[in-house]
Amino acid sequence: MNKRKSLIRTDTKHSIMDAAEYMFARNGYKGTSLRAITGRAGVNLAAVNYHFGSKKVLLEAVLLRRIQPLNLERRRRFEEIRDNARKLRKKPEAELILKAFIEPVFYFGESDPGSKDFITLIGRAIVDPDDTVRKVFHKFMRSIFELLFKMMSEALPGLSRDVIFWRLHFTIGAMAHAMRICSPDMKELAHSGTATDTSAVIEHLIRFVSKGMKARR
Amino acid sequence: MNKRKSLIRTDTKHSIMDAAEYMFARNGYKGTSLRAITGRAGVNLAAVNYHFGSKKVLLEAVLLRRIQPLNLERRRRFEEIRDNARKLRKKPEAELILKAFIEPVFYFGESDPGSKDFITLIGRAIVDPDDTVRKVFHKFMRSIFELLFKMMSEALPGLSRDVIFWRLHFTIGAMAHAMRICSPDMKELAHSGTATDTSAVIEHLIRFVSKGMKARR
DNA sequence: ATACAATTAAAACAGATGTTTGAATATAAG
DNA sequence: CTTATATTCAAACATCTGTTTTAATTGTAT
Repeated sequence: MNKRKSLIRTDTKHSIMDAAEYMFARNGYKGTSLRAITGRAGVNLAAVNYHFGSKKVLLEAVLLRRIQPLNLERRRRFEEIRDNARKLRKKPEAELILKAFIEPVFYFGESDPGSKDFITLIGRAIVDPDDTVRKVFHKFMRSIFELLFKMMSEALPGLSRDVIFWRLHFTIGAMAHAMRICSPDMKELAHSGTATDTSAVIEHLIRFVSKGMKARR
Repeated sequence: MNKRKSLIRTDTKHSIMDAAEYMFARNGYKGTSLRAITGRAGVNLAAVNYHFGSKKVLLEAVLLRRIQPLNLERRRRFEEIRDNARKLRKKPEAELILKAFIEPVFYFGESDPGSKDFITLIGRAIVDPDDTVRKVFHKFMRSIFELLFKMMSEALPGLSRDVIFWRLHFTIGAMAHAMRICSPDMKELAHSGTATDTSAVIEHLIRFVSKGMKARR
């Protein structure tokens, strides 16, 4: 049967991607060897180059698998906000836009257990010192950032382009940092007794950035 | 003479540290080889292990050289704020505390030309996927963060420990991200025509985080 | 069953990595 | 100058890296 064949094929591919996501998130791109990935996945070393072609393409696949549905959800929520605003003949609300941008990242990480690593991975990809990682990531993120920028300009027409640009980047920085702290092996950072419950963090974060975003001047 | 000897010794040591700082900032810890460092420094490969013992110790030295005076300056400003507040029998102001924490990083980078790299380096060390980097960095930062936490708790007694903790981390995340964008080879990120002037960024940043910090609840 | 393609497996590849070694050189003191 | 110490240097070390190769195995149709 055709089903059987393709199932087996995608099984190894998926194992590799899962293992890679896990390892990349914890040790970074440079810090993860193909042997560590294939070892964890329980497949042969050569399988990576057979199925993906190279380590770099594997990384792209790992990132894209999560970022694509993530940004789709963000777009959906952006349009929802725009539609509602038009109906009410109002400007879209900054806080809603930020929620639409931030919440999906964390909730995607909660739904699929495997994608807990992906929160860390994304949080790090944003700033990875390795050119490969950063360029791949920015390639996937540029368009959604520009949409975010546009929406926010509509929501806060009193602010200059520069101010919006920088505040959005502060937002992303704060978000990425929160994502990393929320990662499994970073709880070390938290003070003893500090709540690291995800949904609470999201609320704190959104409150924080929307206040900063809406500051006068 | 003793002077001559120690001058020569520290000369190679300094060259190595400068080169290492430059390379670590651009390519990360894992992404930088000792050969790249010694090549740039114009010294022999073995010099690193002779003078520092290992790549890891070199990293610690590079970080410590900048972080020590940086945190000294932060402490000085913290105490200044405390003294002034006591004189006026008022609580210390959150915005001043944030300025005391944030400004020195950027200004240190502007004074010494070589330490422009260090802004990037610090910005990345905060989140480097490599355990070595992150643990070394946190070791040096823990005490100053706790002081920051204490000061902020005095400034904003209405907020819970959790809220202050998280908001300070959002602040650090935003700051680190800003530091990375300000780095030489990351301007790619900025929209065309966006001002990347350092002092302007600092002002935007402080405005942003102090608004977020002081949000009710 | 046979032939064909897709996948897996083990081994080897060339190159880069941090570190060590032992000889050569420079510097200081006696 | 001579000796002792500190530093530099080139070379080699063992190990790890991503990738390629070649053979064996598997699955799927004819």
